[in-house]
Amino acid sequence: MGRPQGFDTEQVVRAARTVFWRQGYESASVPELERATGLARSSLYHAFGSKRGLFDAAVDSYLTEVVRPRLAPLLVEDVAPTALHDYLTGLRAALAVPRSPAGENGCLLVNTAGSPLALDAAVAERVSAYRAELRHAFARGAAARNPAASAAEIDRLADTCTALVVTAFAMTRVDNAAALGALDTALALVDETDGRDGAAIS
Amino acid sequence: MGRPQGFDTEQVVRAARTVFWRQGYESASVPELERATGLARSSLYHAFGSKRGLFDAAVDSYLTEVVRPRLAPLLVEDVAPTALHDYLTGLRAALAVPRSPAGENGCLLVNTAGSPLALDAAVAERVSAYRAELRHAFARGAAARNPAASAAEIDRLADTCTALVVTAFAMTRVDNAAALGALDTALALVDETDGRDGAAIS
DNA sequence: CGACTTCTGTAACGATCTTTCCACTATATA
DNA sequence: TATATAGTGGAAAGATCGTTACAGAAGTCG
Repeated sequence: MGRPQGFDTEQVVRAARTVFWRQGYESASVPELERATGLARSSLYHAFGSKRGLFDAAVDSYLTEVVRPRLAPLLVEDVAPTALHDYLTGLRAALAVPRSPAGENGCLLVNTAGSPLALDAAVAERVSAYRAELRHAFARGAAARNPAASAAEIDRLADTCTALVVTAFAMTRVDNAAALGALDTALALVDETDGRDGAAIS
Repeated sequence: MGRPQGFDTEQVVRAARTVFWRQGYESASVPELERATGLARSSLYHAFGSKRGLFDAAVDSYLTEVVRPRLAPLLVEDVAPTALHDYLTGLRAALAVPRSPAGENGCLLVNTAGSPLALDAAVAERVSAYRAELRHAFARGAAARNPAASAAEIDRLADTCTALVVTAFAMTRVDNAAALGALDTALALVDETDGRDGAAIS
């Protein structure tokens, strides 16, 4: 019954995601979203209801296609001791690529946190949950890295790692070198031999 | 000669600053700036040339009235050993106030870093310089706190402190508790007895 | 007091924004 | 093949944006 959809939803959302990533929600205009997706307004509104609906879909896509694949090794049952180190190295490499979305624009959700859209409770909740997801993953990686460390020490390392990563995301647009520096500091913290409780692995 | 200005420029800029702080540059409308400042468009454009000119003035005001007074104790010739601790405590208290500008909106410049306006080179430079200013001040505070520490250790503490503060600013709008937690972690790092090189003071 | 300079308010301009409406087309089922 | 369903495209509505032009009010100096 009826004509089937003529476009790939995931691909359209991916294209919109890129626009929101670079421009932010408020400054991403519908004509620009039309151009990026190749769809007319009518189709976009028919499929997603509103610009906001498309943005929500873009955030979903961002989490499942960008954030979580990178976080996955930190969330498996037996986390590798080097998993956190590897995460940071991979992220650093991604941010270092000159014209990549991440290097140029940081993180869609971190950027959203500082935007007026963050005054929306639903959006705030999503960003907050994202940060918690990051922190949880880092804590698991830190625990795998230093099995002998106390819970308080794991928490502290997870907090600082989260902060260094968030700062890298927040700053890469205005100072890519500073962002890379933050990740280098995170790597140094993760790799350092703990003077009291643990021992260096790699 | 001629009629003197009928309003206090600093006060007008301060009012505009609050609007930009909460709404961001792009979402702060001229009618809203009129309402907040009590001036008509004509006067605003006459005095500041453009919305962007008013924003630049607001950033100046933000740096001199909000940022630098708080940073000042870290930049005097003989920095007190507790200066960094005091800075973090004061900032924490400011972010904890429920309806304060800082607690509600974080930092004008951090928010700007993730906005489309950050693609403007001049704006990016200002935000980058702001981050460097923070980091420099924190390094001085860290050195005063742990005089025996190596330069590398000072650098690392300054980096992590900067990241924790930036993250607190970036996240307070969506998760005030997480922001306060980041500052608590920074306080713990600053106050901890260094296992190798230094000794606790406070 | 008069002339000059500057500030202020109203109005409007042109552009752009998100959203909606309606006719058209294309596909799948009966 | 006929009919129903749903995707698509063009146009326009309604609102708001930043900016500018112009006329009048207000204060200072000669």
